[in-house]
Amino acid sequence: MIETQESATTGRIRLLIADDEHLIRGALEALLGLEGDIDVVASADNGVTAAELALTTSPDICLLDLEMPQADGLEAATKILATVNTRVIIVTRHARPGVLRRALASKVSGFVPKSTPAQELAHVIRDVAAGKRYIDPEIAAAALTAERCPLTDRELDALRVSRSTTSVAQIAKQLHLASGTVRNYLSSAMIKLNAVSRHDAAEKAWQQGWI
Amino acid sequence: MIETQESATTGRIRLLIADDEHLIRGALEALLGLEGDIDVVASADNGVTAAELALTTSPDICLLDLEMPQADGLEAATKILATVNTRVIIVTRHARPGVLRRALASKVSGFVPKSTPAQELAHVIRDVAAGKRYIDPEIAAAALTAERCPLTDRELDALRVSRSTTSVAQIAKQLHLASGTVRNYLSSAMIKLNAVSRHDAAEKAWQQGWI
DNA sequence: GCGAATCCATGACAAATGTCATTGCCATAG
DNA sequence: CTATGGCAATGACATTTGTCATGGATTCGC
Repeated sequence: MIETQESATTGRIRLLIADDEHLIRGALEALLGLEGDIDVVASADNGVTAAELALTTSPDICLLDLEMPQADGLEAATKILATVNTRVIIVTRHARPGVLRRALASKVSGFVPKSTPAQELAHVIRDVAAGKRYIDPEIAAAALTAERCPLTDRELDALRVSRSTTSVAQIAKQLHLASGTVRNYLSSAMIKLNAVSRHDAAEKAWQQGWI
Repeated sequence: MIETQESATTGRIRLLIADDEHLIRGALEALLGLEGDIDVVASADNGVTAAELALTTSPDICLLDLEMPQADGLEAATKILATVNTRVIIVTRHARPGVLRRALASKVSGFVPKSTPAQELAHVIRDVAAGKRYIDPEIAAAALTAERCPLTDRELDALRVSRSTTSVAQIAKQLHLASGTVRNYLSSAMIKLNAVSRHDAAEKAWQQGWI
């Protein structure tokens, strides 16, 4: 059996924490620092510095908030896992099913919502450090029941652009399409998601993590 | 000089914490519990139970998250301050200027964003317990520079309803107005807020705390 | 009491948005 | 091979939305 990372050295778990809210980050540091077997070795308030710190400190576990400026938790996780031998746990406020899928695709080891009792988080950290994976049951269930994306590629394109653009004409220009075409894609997307407007459709698709 | 509430009894600060995210609440409890002079005597995950617990435990300070289900931090604060002799600190993720105004109107003693360093929060709690007030400088500045609401009563009505309604026709029905009239209000609101759509206008007004 | 200003309310008009029927293309199952 | 179904793409059409000019009510200063 392969030795777990931390037992090979000190038996203690070296932890990196990334969260953009100082209050929460500080509180987590203090709380987890209390646990006898966990050392908080680095802390960052955005995805980019999290990746940098992971490189210099080589923690056993990286605890990443999903919602962060510069680079979100998923981007940071991808970068970190490509460069450092560590494991990643994603913490999030709004758990969208599609995000869980993408997280698992990028080899994240844990996925917990912020509604997790604080105490349980330490358990999760230990489990993951021991080589296990942990996915919050609620989110897992939601991701499994959620039907797969019914939207076509172009519909997704149109929705994606519509999130940052006001008028159909501009979307059409960006996609190099006739405005009627774009309206059609958005319309069919709205029907499939039974949304009431294109903004609503984009919102719903985003909630599902499809765009 | 009037004695502060806590020095009259034990010299220790009795604290109530309310936040809907267990992870954060737990972490805060642990962190603040470490401070020698603070006792966490109650904790709630929504505004309603926060108000109930405040009544039964009579804490010196109530630390309330603004974003909570059932009743938000402001509603809870109003209720608590009407029934219990205590002081309230509001903690929030998104600090909208208008909310600060309403908070101060309802006699809240402290107002801090979640970006506050964890350590500083303990200071704030002590200051407030000692009878002072504390308003985060950033938010205060934003609230002071922000111009007063340029919208008329009916415009605000229309915007408020438009947040939960899809079509102008329905808004008009709820307000007992002709649909043209409603469109007019929304239109002028959009101009004043230079918004690009009625949803955008409603969003901006909400950001400012005007609705 | 009389403008001036502001708000409330409305309908006519123009522009945007969403719906629909249609066409061509491509894959693939029979 | 061909035909059936899904997707990309388009323009015509109806509906919805936002803009504008207008009129009446109310409040304020003078």
